[in-house]
Formats: sequence, structure tokens, C-alpha cells
Amino acid sequence: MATQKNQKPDYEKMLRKAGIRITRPRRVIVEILTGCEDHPDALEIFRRAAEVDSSISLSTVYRTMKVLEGLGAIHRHAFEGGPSRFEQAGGEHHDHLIDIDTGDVIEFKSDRIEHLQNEIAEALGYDIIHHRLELYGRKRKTG
Amino acid sequence: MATQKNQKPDYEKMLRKAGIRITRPRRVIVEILTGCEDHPDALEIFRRAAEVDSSISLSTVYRTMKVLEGLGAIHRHAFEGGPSRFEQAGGEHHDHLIDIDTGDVIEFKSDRIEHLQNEIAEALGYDIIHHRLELYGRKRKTG
DNA sequence: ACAATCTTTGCAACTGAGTGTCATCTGGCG
DNA sequence: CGCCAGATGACACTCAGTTGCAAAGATTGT
Repeated sequence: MATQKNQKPDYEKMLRKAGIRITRPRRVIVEILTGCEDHPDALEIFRRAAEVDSSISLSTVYRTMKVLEGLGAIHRHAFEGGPSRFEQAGGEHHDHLIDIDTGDVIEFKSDRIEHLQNEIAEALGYDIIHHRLELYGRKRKTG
Repeated sequence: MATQKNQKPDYEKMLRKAGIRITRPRRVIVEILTGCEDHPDALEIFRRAAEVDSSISLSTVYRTMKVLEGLGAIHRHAFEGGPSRFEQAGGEHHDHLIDIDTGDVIEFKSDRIEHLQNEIAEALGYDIIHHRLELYGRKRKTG
């Protein structure tokens, strides 16, 4: 097994370790998250879950997202003007560029920005607990 | 008059120029904004307005904030886990550090971060329309 | 395998922030 | 002044998410 940059969380193990029951709806939801390349919102996860098991309710999706967020297994992003969107944790920290036309999310990372943020907080006498850096942009048309 | 860094907008003039009527409720609201050092939300503005004229409705506060935002006279910030908070436009661009214990907002500015953001967007083939940088922190206890 | 226990579920009712509707009111021009 | 489009307050509504509750389901002990 080579060096793996994006280590996906083993949701079932995390839930079990935290003493949280693995139920049918939760299994369906974490399976969706595992095979998920984008940043869906709760309703979208609900729709994908309903294709597997139409008895799953939206409440359960919301509740499960909250549980997983609490375990640190997923991250919640409240991008502008829309519902929260989720992504699995476990990869490297990164920030987001949101295409304002399509809603597409592009991940990026800048150690230099992180560093400057820390310098700023330091200078103001604060410890950063977390931050939010979102660029809202439009694809540059070349030509 | 020396070089003035924080030029407060003359709301009445802006409204008049945009052909928007200056009514009693609007006058009260913009007066509150003018003499306002913090980042209140709509409900807080409503409360402060009610002290001057208790007949002003919350709807009108929301509507007025929307109008002023449209004119570029105020900025709306949707910080984590709370309603939108407002500040008057006209000062220099800046970002925010939010004290997660008190909700206090500290403004800061970093040309270097701005520059790096542009570099990143450039590299990804995007033009930045706007961005959001928020640091959520806790006061470092010295000692 | 079974009951006991305690969590989780689906449903529906609720909350909070903000928007839309509409009859009434009013700012500002003529 | 009188007019009247635009603004207001009241209230119904939306949207995202949360909560209360009775019924269903997952673990544990035996």
C-alpha cells in the first residue's frame, strides 16, 4: 500500500467506537458519502439515499449528518445563499473556490495563507479555532 | 479636513440619488447605522429602532437592509451559526476575526492574503467576484 | 434464540430567519 | 394643498433544520 494522501474515514468503525448504533439508514448514508466526489447538501443526500431505500426520512439524514460531524467524520460548509453542503473528512485541510454560475466547488490549499492567518490572529491576541476561506468566482473565458 | 480613512456613507443622499423615498422608518434605521460601531443583526437593529419609534416593524428593517445592501451602502455578513450581521460600507475592505465566546468581531486586513487569493484563482482559471475570510478564535490568555 | 433495554426511526409539528401579499398610509411633486 | 406610486405594518408563508413522540430496531445478557 503506497502513501495514501486522501484517507477516507471508515465510518462504521468510527460509529462503533463511539458507541453509536449502525442502523440500516446510517449504513446507506455513509455508503453514499464514501462513494461521493462532490459536495452534496442534505436534500441531495436524501435523494441519493431514497434510491437505495425509499423509507429513509430527511430527518434521519439531518440527524446522521450531525452525528458524523460531531465525530469529525465529515465537514459541513455553509456556502453563500444555500443550504449546508458536506464532504468527508480525512483528506488534507483545504479551502474552497465556488463557481458562482454552476455551484461547482474546487478545493485548494495554501500554506502561505494559513501561515498569514496565524500571524494575524497571533498579533490580535487570539488562537484560531477554525477558519473559513471561500473564493466566489467565475470561470475566466480564455479568448 | 485631514485624510479620512473611514468615510461613512451619506445614506440619505444615496437613497435620494437612487430615487428611493426617505421615510420615517428609513431615517431611523440609517441613523442607527451611522452611529454604530459594531456588527448588529436585523433583530438588534429592530430593537434599537424600536427605542426611537416603536411602530417600526421588523419587516421594514429587513426590507431596508436589503435596499441599502443593493445600493452598496452596507455589507451583509453571514457568520457561522447566526443571522446575517451588517456593517456600513465605505471603509477599506477588510476581513473578520470572530470571537467565538463573545461574538465580538475584529476587523483586519492583509494585502498579502488578498494577493495570494488572486494568484490561486488565476491559477485555477477563475476571476474572483468576491470572497469570504473569517477567522473564528478565542482570546489567548496571557499567563 | 429470546427478552429486556435503550437507541433510533419516521412522522408531523415546530423554530428561526427571512420573504411575499395586501390593504392602508405617506413622502414629495405639481 | 391634493394626488398617487412607492412604502409600511400585519400576517401568512417559505425554507432549512430541529424536536417530540410512539413505534421499530439494534445490542446485551442469558
